[in-house]
Amino acid sequence: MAQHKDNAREAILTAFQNLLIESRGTSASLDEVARRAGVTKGGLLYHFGSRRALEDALVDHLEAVAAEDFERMRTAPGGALAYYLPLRDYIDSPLDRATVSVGFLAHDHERARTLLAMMRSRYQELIAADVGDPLLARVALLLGDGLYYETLTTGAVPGDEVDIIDFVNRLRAAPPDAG
Amino acid sequence: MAQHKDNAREAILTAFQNLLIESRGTSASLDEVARRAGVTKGGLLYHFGSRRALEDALVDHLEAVAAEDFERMRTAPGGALAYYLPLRDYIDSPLDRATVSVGFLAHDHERARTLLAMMRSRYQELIAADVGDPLLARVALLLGDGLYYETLTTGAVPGDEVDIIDFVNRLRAAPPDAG
DNA sequence: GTCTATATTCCGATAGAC
DNA sequence: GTCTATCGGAATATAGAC
Repeated sequence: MAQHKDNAREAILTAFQNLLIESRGTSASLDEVARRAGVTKGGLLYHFGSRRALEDALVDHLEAVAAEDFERMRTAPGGALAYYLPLRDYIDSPLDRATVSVGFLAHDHERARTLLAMMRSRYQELIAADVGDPLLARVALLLGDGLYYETLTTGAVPGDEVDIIDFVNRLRAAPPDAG
Repeated sequence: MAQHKDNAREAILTAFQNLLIESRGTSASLDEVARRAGVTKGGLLYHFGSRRALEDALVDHLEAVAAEDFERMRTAPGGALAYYLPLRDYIDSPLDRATVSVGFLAHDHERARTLLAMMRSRYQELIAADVGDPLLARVALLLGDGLYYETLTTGAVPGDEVDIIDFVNRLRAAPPDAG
């Protein structure tokens, strides 16, 4: 019975997130967000005193969701790499939606930028601790970045993600000569 | 003496590109672009009848610059992969600036999106034709994307780019088993 | 060709009724 | 708590002077 409160807040925040994703950062005006959440702009601005406050709340949300994900990744049975790379499980997850939507705020929201950067370095740390070989960890992270970048720019989930994961796993078993 | 004409057009287009990059897609209003180019909004709208026309011209510019780059890459003495990977030569090049600026238009400009997608697949084809193994070509493309995504988000050129290139070259010499 | 002035639309925010 | 009404600012675009 703890979350019966602030239903309007959550509806507004969800509508904001969805609109940011669907419109690729445009058309997420307070009017549109309010309409989507089933309130008016006045009602929205009662819960979030300004657009900035609404954006801050979404960044807070991402921060919390990411912290949970770090903990799951750190304690994943198959290891951090096997947890990190499967993009298919990630795409459209609550963490993904929070990350992408905050990404659209980043250009004029410094805390959003620093949070996204912090998340990247945290993932790299966790993968490096799992894989051992720092270069392979770096390659795995960059491949994940590449897949993610591709998804961001094309708007479509790549179809060969499994092949990439398999490729990294083979490298892990038999790394190329260092000479 | 062929390009003494349309100096104002070029100044406007350059100002538009620079403003898009500097402001990460925001603050590139017609007023600002005109001010930066040393004309007024009226003057700008004489050369480009609408904002859309201005955006179209920038997309056209990228299309031309990219076509030149494809040809250079296709005929590069060291091969397509060696031409593609050195990020240091690419960062801040005319092609880079055109690509990044058009990227900021992409969210509400379909031709910009399709052009960027076409460029990606064209690079992948050229690398694949050079490398032979399609999966390795894909990995090389994704690593390049990853490095680029990193510079976009952190604002700094990665320090281990040479290690990544070396890693890919070793993979090329001795690919991991396909089993 | 380039300018000024203005019309129009949209967004964020405030004031105040209920 | 949620609504309506409205202000102020910014952006695209048009009209017309020079």
